[in-house]
Amino acid sequence: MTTELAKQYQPKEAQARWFKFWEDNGFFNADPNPNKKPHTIMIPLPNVTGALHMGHALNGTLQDLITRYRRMQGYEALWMPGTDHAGIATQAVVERRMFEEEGLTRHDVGRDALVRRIWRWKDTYEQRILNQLKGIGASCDWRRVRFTLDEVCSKAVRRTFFQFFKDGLIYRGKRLVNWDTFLQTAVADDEVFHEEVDGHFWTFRYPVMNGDQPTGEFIQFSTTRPETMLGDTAVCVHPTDERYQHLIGKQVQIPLNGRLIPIIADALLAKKELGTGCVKVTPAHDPNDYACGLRNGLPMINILNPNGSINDNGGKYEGLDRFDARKQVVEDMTSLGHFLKVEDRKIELAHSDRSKTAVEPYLSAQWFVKMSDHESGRPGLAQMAMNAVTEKKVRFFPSRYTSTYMDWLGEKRDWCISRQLWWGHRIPVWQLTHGVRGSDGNCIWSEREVLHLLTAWISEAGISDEVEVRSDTANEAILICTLSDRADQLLTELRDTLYSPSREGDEAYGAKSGIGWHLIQTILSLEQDEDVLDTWFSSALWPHATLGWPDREHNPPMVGSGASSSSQPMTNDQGQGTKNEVLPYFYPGNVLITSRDIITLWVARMVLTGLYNMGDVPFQHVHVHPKILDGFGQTMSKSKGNGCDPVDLIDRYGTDAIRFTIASFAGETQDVRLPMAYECPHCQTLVPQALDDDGVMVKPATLKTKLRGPSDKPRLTCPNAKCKKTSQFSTPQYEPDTGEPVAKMVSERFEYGRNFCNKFWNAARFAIMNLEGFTPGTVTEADLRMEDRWVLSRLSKTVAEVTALLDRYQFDQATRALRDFTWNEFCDWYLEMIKPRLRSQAAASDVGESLRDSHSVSQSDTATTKQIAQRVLVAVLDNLIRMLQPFAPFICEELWQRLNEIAPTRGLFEPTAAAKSVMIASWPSLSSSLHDEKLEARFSRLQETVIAVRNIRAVYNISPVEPIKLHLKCASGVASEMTDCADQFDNLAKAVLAAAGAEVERPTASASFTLTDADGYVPLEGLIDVKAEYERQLKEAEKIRNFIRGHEAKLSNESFVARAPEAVVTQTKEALAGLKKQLESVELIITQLGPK
RNA sequence: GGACGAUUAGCUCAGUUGGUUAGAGCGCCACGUUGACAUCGUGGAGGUCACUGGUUCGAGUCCAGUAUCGUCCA
Repeated sequence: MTTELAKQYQPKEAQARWFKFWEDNGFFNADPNPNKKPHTIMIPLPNVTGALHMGHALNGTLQDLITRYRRMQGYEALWMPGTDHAGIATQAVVERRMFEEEGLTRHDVGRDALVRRIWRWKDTYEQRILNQLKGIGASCDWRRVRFTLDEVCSKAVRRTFFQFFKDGLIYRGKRLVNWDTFLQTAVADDEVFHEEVDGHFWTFRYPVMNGDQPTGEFIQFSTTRPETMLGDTAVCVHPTDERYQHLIGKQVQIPLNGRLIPIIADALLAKKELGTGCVKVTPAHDPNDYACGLRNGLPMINILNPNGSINDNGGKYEGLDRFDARKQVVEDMTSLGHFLKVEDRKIELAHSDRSKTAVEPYLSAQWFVKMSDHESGRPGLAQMAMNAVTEKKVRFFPSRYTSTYMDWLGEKRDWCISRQLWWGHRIPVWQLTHGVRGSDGNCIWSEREVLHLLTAWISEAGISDEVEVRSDTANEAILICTLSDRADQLLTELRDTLYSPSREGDEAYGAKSGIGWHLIQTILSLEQDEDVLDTWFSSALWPHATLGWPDREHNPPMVGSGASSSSQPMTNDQGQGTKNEVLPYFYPGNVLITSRDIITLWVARMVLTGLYNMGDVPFQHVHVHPKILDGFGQTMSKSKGNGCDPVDLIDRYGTDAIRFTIASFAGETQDVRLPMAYECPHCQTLVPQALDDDGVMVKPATLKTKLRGPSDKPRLTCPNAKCKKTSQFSTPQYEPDTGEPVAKMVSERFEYGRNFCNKFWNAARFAIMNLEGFTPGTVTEADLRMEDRWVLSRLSKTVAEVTALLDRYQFDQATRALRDFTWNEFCDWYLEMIKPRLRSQAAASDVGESLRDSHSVSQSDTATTKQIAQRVLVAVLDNLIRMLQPFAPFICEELWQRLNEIAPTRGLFEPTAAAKSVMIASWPSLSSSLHDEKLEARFSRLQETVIAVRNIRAVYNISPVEPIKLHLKCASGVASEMTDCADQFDNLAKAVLAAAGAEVERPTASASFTLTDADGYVPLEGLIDVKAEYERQLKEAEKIRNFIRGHEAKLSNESFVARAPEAVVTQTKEALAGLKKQLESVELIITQLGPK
């Protein structure tokens, strides 16, 4: 006998116990196994920047769900865990913290020290993230955990870059970036936010020139950034603007520096109706101007230093900060007589999310990967990735996301892969740039000479396979791409052995070494590029890099938890053997589960590199799940104060509840709203969220004051009259004081999952409590009662439905099907119906008390019917636990183990020993022969009858314990079926079926109900309120008449009868006939009740 | 500016290829606690399916337009 289960499911204990059990038993591990088919899911790697949020919880839950489902289906299921170094985001967080706490910038500490600090941050957050994932029950192969900057991933990055370089897919070009002058780095578009600031709108004029002579005409223009005049290379008008036709092609002079620039016509940049219709063009400092500059072949003059001060292109303004330069320029233009007017204006300005300072558009050298097709017409990287989708090698679920992917790739825009950061994969390219310049400013080295020298040296060093040399004529440079640290090391040595300060200018040395001094100087300029690669470059390789690519000789090393103790029976150990078995077994993966905002940045790039490196797509399916918004329809984010830590939710509701609820969100829609609330730390009362005055930030609804800066720490007051205590609450505005209780952010919606788990727990608890004396044994068709056959029919349909839904990633519908079956069928009807049978042995001495005499059975038979009930109950419960396991693994394991204690061998038709863990049990699969439509229809009639009787009880306020009688007027066939389950009327509605048949008459003083094929009467002598019953029946009749009218209108419509499908017409006719019959019954009752 | 999506009960959401009376959970109302579960049970109330047109015998569902909101891309 098992120990009795608690009345309520206690998630915390189960979570701790069973996760360890699974991990200790190696159930999470996946290794190449020739006897099983592989199933691979690669985690969309979370950033080590910060902790996981709701979106991750949703994403992780779905991946785990599918992994657990496939594992049960017999796949060798790998869910690969890991994290992303997230270049700028992580570096910025560490830099900011360093500045706030120590007043140090990265330039103070230097590259190596900063990178060391970021590694420490990474170690902390990686651990926290992995623990959060484990907290939601993630069944990843934790031994295989990878990090995009670890050795394995780094090798893949270098190999890919090297190959791209060799294939001529990598080039260097200029590009306008968002420049953060504070952090002195480019920031990506998604790291920029726009904010309105107070600014000015100046209007100036440039004199039109004929050669160096002013014509006396002027062109007026307006600007919010006067200092950019220093970088103007044209002024632009609309080609059809009549005011300026005669000026197009002429020149104006910038009075500040005397430069002559052309007046050009460009329909895309100039708008006739705006202001003067003329705009100045600063291609190096404005995105629109940049595009215009490209279209019109304008020079691009960069006027800024990386720190935001004016550079030597600014002439006399050099060295001034850009804002000081702005003042000076306005002053000078005024004194030169070219200032016209100024007005105050709100200006939408881009700010860096990292430093919160205004970003400057800034032209800088960047590295790109070519996406376009080859000149021969052979598909390029983008086209290859598009073909994979058109050829259906990759499919999106829901399919509408296909167009997001195709549209973006279709532009075939080259991929800018360089970032001006220190945290990341350093670009493995060395350059020879600063050769000796002659008086004409040109390099005096000969490209041929240098190439010759390098090639000879590389071949001598034996690293020809690891180094690729190419000249970059556009940038007057020679590029050397390296594949390995060894090659980097040797290049450094080459440079350093050539150079010695004592030999500076030593022509003799040059002569002796056979190399001209100018050449030596060139070699001395050899330097590795300072930049690092875009984070997405390494994430793009994730699906094959994590499996060890490009190493085909060894399995990827396992460094995560459990790696040392686990055995790998099927594969060679890391670092030994001669074959990487992991890569070909698990690649390509099956499905990628992700959110829609990275379809372009990440999904497309994984496909592209997968095809390039592996010759195959990285996954066959891409499931795009919804995005979780707050209760106001806003994206959740730390800065708005509406994000929450899944761990807080797990603490309150339990992991299974969170998972089940989250899965119930995940359908085919784009967004789900999740209203959040603050939980009073003293009494657990929930305080809903409200929007703050700005309509963006959220705060407790009970807090009247507006949120202010970090110095202000408002407290919320608990609205619960018995509590009334105050507390600080989760907010991005301030760090809570130490020891201060904090109102955490939670959401009531998770009660859905918690309540479901509790219901399921109690159903299982009830079953286990009633399994005393359970013996496994075969059950035959003949042994089964109506309710047994019904529950098996429903169960088998539910299994088929849930299986089909999971195959299509329709998690929401799957949870609904499971909940409906568990709660509304298994609990509400089946368990209720078998209670008499389960109790029957205990009541053997007084058989007949709970069952009506006509249906009582002998004592020996009773033991058998109880056993049958137990076996069916165990079988249904067993299937249900298995089916729910992927959704709610902890409660299922707990129940599975309890069930194993009392019924270790079970199964309806072929009892077998239960698996050691439900996690590795087989996914339910039931014969479709268990489906029984007729029986289900018969059962529905029973349900309707019971509900009608209960309704009468409720209407007349009759206590549930008071027995009542039931008379059913119906055809004889129906009557006999009703009689067969008469004991259930007693059991479920405390109603004794007193009469059933065609001849039954309505007893006087009874309440009545009508069904489609039966009328029911409940005699209520002394209880019935005739007038109320009369009113009730009138209402019922009116309802039926309405339906009849609707049907009749349809059938009297000739077009309907003529054009609608026959089945629909027949159906309508039958329904009408049924309704009419029902109305007749009701009208008869009304006549009997009505005033005589 | 382009693309995708949303608008159904007080709230959060389902609603298959158009076809009987539009559903669920929470909340609300009434009743109920020795018998698995009050994180529960039984019964009930609650909807002009955003709006305007159109297609159709028939529209929550298809088409066009309008409004509001959201996301991605430029």
